[in-house]
Amino acid sequence: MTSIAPAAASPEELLRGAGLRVTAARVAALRAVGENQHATTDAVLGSVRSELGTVSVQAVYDVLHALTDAGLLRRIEPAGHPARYERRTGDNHHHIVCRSCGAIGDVDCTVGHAPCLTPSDDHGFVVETAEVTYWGLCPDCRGKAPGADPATQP
Amino acid sequence: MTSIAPAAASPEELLRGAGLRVTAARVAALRAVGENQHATTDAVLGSVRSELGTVSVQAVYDVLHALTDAGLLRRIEPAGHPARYERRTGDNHHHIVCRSCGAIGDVDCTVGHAPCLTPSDDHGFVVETAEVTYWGLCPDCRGKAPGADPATQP
DNA sequence: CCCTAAACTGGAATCATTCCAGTTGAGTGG
DNA sequence: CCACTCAACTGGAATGATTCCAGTTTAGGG
Repeated sequence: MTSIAPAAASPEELLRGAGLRVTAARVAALRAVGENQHATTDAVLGSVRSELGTVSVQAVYDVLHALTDAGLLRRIEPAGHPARYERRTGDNHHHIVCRSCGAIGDVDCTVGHAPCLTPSDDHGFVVETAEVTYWGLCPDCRGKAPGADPATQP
Repeated sequence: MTSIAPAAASPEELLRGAGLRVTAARVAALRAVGENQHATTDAVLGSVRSELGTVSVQAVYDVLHALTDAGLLRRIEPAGHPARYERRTGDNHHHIVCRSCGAIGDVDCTVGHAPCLTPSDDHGFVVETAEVTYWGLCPDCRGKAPGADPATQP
């Protein structure tokens, strides 16, 4: 019925739909994250520059903030790693992060919906969101990781 | 029966028990975190300095790392806020963080033990731990926070 | 009491991110 | 179709948390 945001809307449509100005930097950044989910700011910067030529660092930070605020991107900030961005927004999914290289995978909560998302004691806080982060080693880092059990390897 | 780590062991005992050298900086840092749970590095630095006089920034970072590695402290790193440390280790409890001031409260998982701590899809990762972070506003920040619903207030 | 590795000092460096002041350009209204 | 205005972008400096480094001190075993 409604068609506010078609499944595969173009970057331009997404931006207009969110009430944002359409600029080359924003279109490029949106596409960059679409092609490389969980991209770092640096990766987006590289991608945007390879498409547009000279783009300032600040512009990319501004763009990513604007897109995040508008709900077109979601920012992920794993402890000890630079921020990353993804296009999957709205649904409450979680992330699995590699301790070694910072690689990220999406994880849907097993238990249907928000199992432990209501704290037992909220200390008077107004709880807005809950996020679950799984920490481990990605397939690439498993073999070469220091401290890994040698017996585990072939 | 066993008494490897008595409930209220002194800082010195804790350090020896963990196989660490007993130094003034470590004792002071351990006490500082004990008296001020969820203390920031900066808070620990201030506390240690007020007790010992001149102590280098590096020393406090070293001490906190050593104590964390030894399992005497647990480090908490909320996105966008400096790291904090607590004495409660071993048990898998979670945290509620104030978006505004970074204040932290402890939260035991409601659902007994580790409900959503097994990801539905691990992407080939070896999962080591899962952490849950609740985001919200602490009682202090609730009133003065920007963007708060005015109708909610008395 | 002496010796050595571990811990500490203090200053410089790094990394992600933000601040700032001036310039450019998207989109609106004439 | 053009002019105008505010949001967006530029580039360089600044910030804040943390780490690196080379030299000095000290805990604690021998």
